[in-house]
Amino acid sequence: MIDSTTSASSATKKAVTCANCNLDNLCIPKGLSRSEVGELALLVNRNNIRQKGEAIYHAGSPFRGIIALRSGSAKLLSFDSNGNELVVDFILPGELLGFDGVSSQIHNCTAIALETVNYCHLPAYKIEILAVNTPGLTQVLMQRSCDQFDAQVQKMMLSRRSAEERVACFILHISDRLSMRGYSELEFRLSMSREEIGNYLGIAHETVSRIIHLFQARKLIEVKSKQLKITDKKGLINFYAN
Amino acid sequence: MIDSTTSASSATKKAVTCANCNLDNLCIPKGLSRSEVGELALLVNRNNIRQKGEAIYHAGSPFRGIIALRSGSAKLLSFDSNGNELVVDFILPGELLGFDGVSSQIHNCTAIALETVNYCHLPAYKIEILAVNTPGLTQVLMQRSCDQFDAQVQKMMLSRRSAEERVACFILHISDRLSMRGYSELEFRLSMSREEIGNYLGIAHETVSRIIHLFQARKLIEVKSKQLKITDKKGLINFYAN
DNA sequence: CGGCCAGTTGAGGGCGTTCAATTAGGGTGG
DNA sequence: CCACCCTAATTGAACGCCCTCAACTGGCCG
Repeated sequence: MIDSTTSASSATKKAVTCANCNLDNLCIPKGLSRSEVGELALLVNRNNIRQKGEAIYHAGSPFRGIIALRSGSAKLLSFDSNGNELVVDFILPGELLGFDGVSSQIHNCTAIALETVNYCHLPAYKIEILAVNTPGLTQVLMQRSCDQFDAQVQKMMLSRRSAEERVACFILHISDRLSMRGYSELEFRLSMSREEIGNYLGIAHETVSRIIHLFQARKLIEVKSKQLKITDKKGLINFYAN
Repeated sequence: MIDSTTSASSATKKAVTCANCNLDNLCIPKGLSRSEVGELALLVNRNNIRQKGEAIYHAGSPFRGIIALRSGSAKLLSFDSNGNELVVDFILPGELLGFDGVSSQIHNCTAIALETVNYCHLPAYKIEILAVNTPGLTQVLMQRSCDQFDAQVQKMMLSRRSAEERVACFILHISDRLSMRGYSELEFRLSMSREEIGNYLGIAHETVSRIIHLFQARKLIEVKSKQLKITDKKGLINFYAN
């Protein structure tokens, strides 16, 4: 019904579709009825792959639709008038991207894979088709786009805090987002470089290094290259919440 | 057809409705067909008034719908865990607000009038009704909410720049937004305090004062209390674009 | 006229940047 | 499998921007 297999059962193993995707509580389908999800599944392009460093879309290219990361992570970049990169956001598995192209129908950000990614793609023209038959979708998309707004407010909060507080908050934020989709909340891999973290947080990459070192000295975390382990979550929280 | 007057003409003077509102190129109706605007007009609550300092909505209150400022300006506030105010945005006449409540259906920001404001209100439950009959509305709202995303990216850019660049950019940005809706782009009133500007830009209010003074000394602007006149726009632009 | 708050102006100190040097890590070819 | 290279990450030292604290001025309103 939906995939290369002939079975129409939603329990089919090999055919990954919206109905049996393990991201269904995080992705667009959350909040949709079963029949609406079915309709959505018909229109989604699945199994798009990009290798590390490759672009998912470029700033200046036409908006083609909303994208859901199934695995791997990515960074969202903008560029200032001098061509300097600004890391706008990191996108983790199960999260959506593409909203930077909705308003003007031209992307003003570039999305780059930080590691091999597999993503689903809901084409723009199909969104309109869907909107007619599935009123729920409109609201879900609206919610997701406004999620971004909430996230940006949080980000503004950070810009008012010290470098140490920013890094603590960054680590905890990544932890929360990963645990929400079933990964370990205390031990994970930071797929982005110190440079990219610093760019994102608005501090120099040397400062990121120094602070990570400091956190280790205080027994809050353990770091080995990109692998990170939170050993004192409360300590980290107290660090920026006081 | 739409208001208390009997005339159906869009040239009617006293009855302000979406069809003859001077904001129609900026507000929600932009991009909608004539009949869609008519339908919208039926559902909008007009002529809501708030005095300076009064709240349009509070953080924590349920989302009631999207609001369009017809006149006056407002500030959008968030609060950190210590209760400190963070100025998230300023809203000028013709601009929309309320998106901070869409995602969770609870506002996470507070909107306060900076001077007497008159606004229109599109109730949330009517948005759903409209979405069925006027597919264009969905897209327009989606666009507007994603506009906010674009704006936040611009804001992040600013946080990477010096205090002087931030103030220059702030002045030019307000100028642009005002000129877009027919006000003078070179001479206008800053309805917000130095404190609020500083809070918004992430710098101390003393720094705002100093920089405004500096810009005057360099003949870029003329300031008298809250009244501001741009005397060398190119100079201001060069100031942050180089 | 007095009080109050917004705005201005000055001085000093701190946090994070910048510049520079060194070490570690990851990928490639011999 | 190791030598090599190149980039990422770390660490150190000094400067500078902006914050903080403090005093003063100006405008508005009772």
